[in-house]
Amino acid sequence: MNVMNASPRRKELTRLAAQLFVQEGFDRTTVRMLAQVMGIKSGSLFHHFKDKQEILAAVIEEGTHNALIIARKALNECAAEPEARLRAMARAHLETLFTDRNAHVVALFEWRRLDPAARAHLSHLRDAYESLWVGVIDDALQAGLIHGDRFLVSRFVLGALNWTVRWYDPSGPRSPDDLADELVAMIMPTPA
Amino acid sequence: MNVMNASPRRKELTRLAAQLFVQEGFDRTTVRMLAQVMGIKSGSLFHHFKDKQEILAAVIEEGTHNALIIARKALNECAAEPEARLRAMARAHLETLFTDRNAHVVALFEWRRLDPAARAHLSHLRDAYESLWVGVIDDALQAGLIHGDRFLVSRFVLGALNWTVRWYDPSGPRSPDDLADELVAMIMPTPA
DNA sequence: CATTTACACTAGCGCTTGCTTGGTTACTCA
DNA sequence: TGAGTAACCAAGCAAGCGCTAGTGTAAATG
Repeated sequence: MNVMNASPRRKELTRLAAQLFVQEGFDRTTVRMLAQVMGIKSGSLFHHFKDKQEILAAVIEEGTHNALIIARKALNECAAEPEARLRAMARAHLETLFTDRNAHVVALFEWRRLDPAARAHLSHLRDAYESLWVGVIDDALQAGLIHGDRFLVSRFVLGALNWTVRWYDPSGPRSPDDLADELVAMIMPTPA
Repeated sequence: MNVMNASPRRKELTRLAAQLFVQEGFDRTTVRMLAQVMGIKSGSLFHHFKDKQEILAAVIEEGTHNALIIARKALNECAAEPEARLRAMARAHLETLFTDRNAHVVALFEWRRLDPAARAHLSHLRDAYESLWVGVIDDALQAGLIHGDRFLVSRFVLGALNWTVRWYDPSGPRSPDDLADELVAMIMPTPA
């Protein structure tokens, strides 16, 4: 939480901004639209955020920060076996992806709109998260649970999971946990 | 090829537009920037395209059209076994993804910028392509080659493949075909 | 030779954009 | 009670936006 002034008011405004960024895309979202959903006038927006860029950075920081917390908690609470850890990580990923959906969609698809300074700062957060994944994948490979190149496997798995935001509806009959389990089953040689 | 006047000149302009759309994003790409990389003035652009929207539609149509051709050819030429067909489809997907990379990145990440009319037209093309995938996945499931829900498996596989545009560098040591084989191996229970 | 067609140009209209300015209101706390 | 501060507003600027209008020109066509 470097760039971030995490007052409750600002957090709420950030949440509203995330929703609008998802709906319209960052570039098409005007400061006037943002102000309107926030219930203020466009000029007042710049009391809370230095500029439009800073709103984007706040949205992404919030989402990634939460993802890290959830993933660490999941890994701490689950069993030590590689399979349990892999399953826990996949479940945690989908959990954060769909509880902070707006923030994560923005992080995934509007990342390139960040200016270099914000990108450098947020890269660290993202790298910390991805290194959790790499550790879990490495353990699963070493235990013979899955096979393949460690780099490729983690990219494929993360790709499959991240892509779910494009098609999956969590209010449907299938829970995020089901989804995670199905993916783990798919990449594990005939478990049961 | 409904909306499209496929003169060579227009094709070349479409290719240049795709590159710029990837570099800057559709919304941040101005007609003046487009005109500049095309070597003309912004007014002249509207002799070739009705408006900016039509350029986006042309880019996506071109890419999806090529994807269909490549995939159909690959399926016609490969062996009849489900495993060969699965591998061929994955390879074809990555082949088109990285030979028409710009067009596909635009199709994947700027789809929502299409107006409803263009979206309806292009949806048919995309559905035709995806139905090829569904057929191949169904065969692989029926042959016991892979396991899981047909809908989920195809979504996961397509997600993993599409996400490669975010990290994979085809000029590196690993060929797209290698990549496709690794993914197929990952989802198949210990083949060799 | 006259006409059409394809392609490019200049100039600029009407509008929206992110952001600034200068000032007001409401609340907190010594 | 009065100083300080957080939150807001109305008004508007300078720049940039997509797109249009009207014109020039060289090659193809009758």
